[in-house]
Amino acid sequence: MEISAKYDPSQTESKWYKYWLDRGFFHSEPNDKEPYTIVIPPPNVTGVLHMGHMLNNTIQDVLVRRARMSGKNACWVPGTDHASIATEAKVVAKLKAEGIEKSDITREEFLSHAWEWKEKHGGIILEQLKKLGASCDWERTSFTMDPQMSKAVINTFVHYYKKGLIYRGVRMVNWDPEGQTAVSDEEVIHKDTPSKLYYIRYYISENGIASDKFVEIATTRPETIMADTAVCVHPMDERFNWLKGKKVLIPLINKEIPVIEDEYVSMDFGTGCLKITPAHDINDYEIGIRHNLPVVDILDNFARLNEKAIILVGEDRFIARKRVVMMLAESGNMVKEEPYNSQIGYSERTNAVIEPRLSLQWFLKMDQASKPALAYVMEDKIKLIPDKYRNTYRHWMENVKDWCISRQLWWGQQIPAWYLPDGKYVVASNLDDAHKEALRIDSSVTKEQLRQDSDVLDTWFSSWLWPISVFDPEKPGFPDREPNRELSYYYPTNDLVTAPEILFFWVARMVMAGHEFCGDIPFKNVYLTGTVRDKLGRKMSKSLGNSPDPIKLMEEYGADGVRLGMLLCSSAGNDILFDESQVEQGRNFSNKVWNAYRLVKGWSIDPDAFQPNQSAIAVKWFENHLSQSIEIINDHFDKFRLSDALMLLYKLFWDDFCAWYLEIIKPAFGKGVDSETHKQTIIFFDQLTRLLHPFIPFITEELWQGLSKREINESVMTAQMPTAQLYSTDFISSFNMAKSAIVNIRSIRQAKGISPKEPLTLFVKGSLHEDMNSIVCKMANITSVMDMSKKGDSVSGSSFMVETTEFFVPLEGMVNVQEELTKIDAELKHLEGFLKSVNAKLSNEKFMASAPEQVVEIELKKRSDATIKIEKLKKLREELSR
RNA sequence: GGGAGCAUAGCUCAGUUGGUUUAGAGCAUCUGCCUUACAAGCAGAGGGUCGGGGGUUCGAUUCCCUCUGCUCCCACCA
Repeated sequence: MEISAKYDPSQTESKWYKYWLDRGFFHSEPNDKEPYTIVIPPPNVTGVLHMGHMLNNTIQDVLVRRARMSGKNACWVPGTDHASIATEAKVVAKLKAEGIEKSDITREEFLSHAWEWKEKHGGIILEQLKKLGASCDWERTSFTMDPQMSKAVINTFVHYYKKGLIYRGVRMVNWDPEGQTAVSDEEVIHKDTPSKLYYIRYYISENGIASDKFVEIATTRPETIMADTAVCVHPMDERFNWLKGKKVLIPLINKEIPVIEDEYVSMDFGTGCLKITPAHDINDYEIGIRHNLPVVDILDNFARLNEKAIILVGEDRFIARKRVVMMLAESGNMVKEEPYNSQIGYSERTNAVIEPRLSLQWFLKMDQASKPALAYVMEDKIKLIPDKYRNTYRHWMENVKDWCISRQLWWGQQIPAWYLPDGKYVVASNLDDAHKEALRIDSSVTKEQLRQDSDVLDTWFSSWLWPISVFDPEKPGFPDREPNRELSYYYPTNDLVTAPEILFFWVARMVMAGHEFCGDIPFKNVYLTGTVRDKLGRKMSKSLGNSPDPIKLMEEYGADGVRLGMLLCSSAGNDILFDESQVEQGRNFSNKVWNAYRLVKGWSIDPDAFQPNQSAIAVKWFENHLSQSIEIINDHFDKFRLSDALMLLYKLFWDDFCAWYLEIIKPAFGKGVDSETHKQTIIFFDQLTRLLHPFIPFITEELWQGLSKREINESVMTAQMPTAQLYSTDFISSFNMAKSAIVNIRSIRQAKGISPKEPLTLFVKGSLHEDMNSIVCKMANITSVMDMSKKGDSVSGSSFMVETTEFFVPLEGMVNVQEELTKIDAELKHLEGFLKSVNAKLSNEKFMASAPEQVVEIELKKRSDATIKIEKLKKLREELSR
């Protein structure tokens, strides 16, 4: 059958994915084998595949496929995250487009819309992962809002509440006026934002009437002056001695507020006088507590001014700012404004400017939980790769603050707290239990009177249970309960592959939950990928439009090509600057593999042919070289150096197997290949496809199936990964000398314009093993290799040295003596410089005294080699110039 | 403002406890080839005073200090 000269991934990829899927190769059940487990970082249920997912999931797939082929019971658990705020925002937007306001429908109605949306869009990203070749155990697909997963979340909440670690309190939280919810500190992104510093004049009050004296304060938020409850100076600031104990009037509303003293104020910033707005600034809030100041909250949920502002009621905060500035100017209270850059917090999800706001929220105490979680990493029980993240991790864990776990949303697990009519509350995992608890407080309360807290839990409060709850949803919340069979088999998982951005959001919290409920780490290694950027180093984003569509890329270059292209240039923790030329390189490699297959399959076997000497040598070399390479690859994998392992395989296949091995054993045109060589070649090819399979699963399956006759239901993905055998480094270096000689001869041909088709002879003096002669003859088109002594006096030719072995290629009438001399002189100069530096070391007494023996030996060898080479070159030079 | 990291060939990166022939790879570049597996290819070649300066050492790309330039994280001095 004719095989196409170009590999066409579209002919193979979906076929083999279906083959694997149909035979249940991705599925894992606990058995006697050693488990190898990865849980996927669950992507947002409504998300679509982006380049970051491609990188992240390719890495996971490589690890899982390799583990599976190494005899482990590999299990990769997929799933999605309900992503409360992101999904809710999308559903709200979708309803709005249909003319439905969230405020006009009930919670139940909203949730049914949300589930509908989830059913429609929820599977997309997982389907896209299949195109990439992800060998997830799809039968285990989980969703963080599956009923049993939600139950685990509720039990967890009840557990921590009973333990006294969950509390409810009024705190300054990050309010997202667009998302209409509180968000955690980690979900706030501070960006340097140009704004203005306004200097405003507050007149001193004399019995409520403005005097002619005043004080200036500086603020970036003039719209909040109506919420001021004091003006503050530093107690040591003598400039304001006259002011202390006085009262001032808030401009525009003429409200009298006291002047207080607090060391928080910096004397050298602004005017040294600070307005205190406890409701709208975290520091002011704390000062307010110290000085017993009232809190005046002038903003509503939408960050519009409310009636407490007295003026501009109903205006948005930013419009109010402009208007207040104008009004202050008119009233003569505005002294000046200067440009000022400040760090403004933005919501990660909605990009709205975060409003610090006092509200009643649920919190989880973190100080105790963080300690063991920190210890696991510091004691290397959990390895972070690369380990530079240990510092970052420690810093965060040592400064962790209580976790605000309530969100004012509907999409998520509703907080299991029920309020009694008098405002007291009970926490229980369901209404019945809550009622029992409530009866203890009020024996007359009915079930119907209980009202559940309307907030839901932060999404991370469910995903931090992920490595536990995907196996045993009954376990979270019950540290003492025996783990089920699945959990005790698969947990702790092996590797977690994720982005450094969520090291704290997610990774650290999984460690805490793992410790709390299982008394053990959730995973052994955390591989942190870099961020995928464009080639200018910019983050990929929708607004820049610099993100390629992964699906289109896979259609154009093949999933294998994309996987390879991404992985070639991505070491752990390093950002990858993505360029389409990389996937092109990936595709080219697929094509190379394809064509090697075409060549080998095109050969006919000649049963009568003897194995030529060069083929026997090539087989022996490749056997040795392959074992050595496998050893290095294993080492790379042990250290999570995936791109190094891949690069080595890339060269092993392209250069060593194709350019050297196959070229050596290639039979003459029209001739068949002997059966011994053919047999060995198929074995090598088979081993190479297995080694390559974790990286490029589709094409390796396609070729592996065709290499030999396979049993029904056989697959390269369930075949054994080749292991290293004993090998001889001496033999490998002896072969390498032949390779160097060949390259030198080809180089001479190129320099002299001699066609590869024109045969040459070669003279050798030194240690080229005679077994290698046949290799040199075939690869450099040499008719015979002779001892230098047979050369005679002729100097018409070109010489070169490999290590200390001399080679000479006679080139009658083609040699320019001057050119040869120049070449030799250049090499002599280099060698003499080298020798000089070596001699300098060896004649240095301190070096001889303190350098290790080995190092001295190496230097001595360097000296003797260089000396021999110089002697030989000088002799050659003499002969030539005669 | 505090902390961490990075700086090696045109580009992307290796360089494993300081010594392995006076720095390696892939891509890109240049030269010659349509050689009957592959032009998405073959063969060959060029290219770096390891960011600047100082120090420790017999010896520094590797360790220390400093400067410069980037990156990231944490931090709400209005």
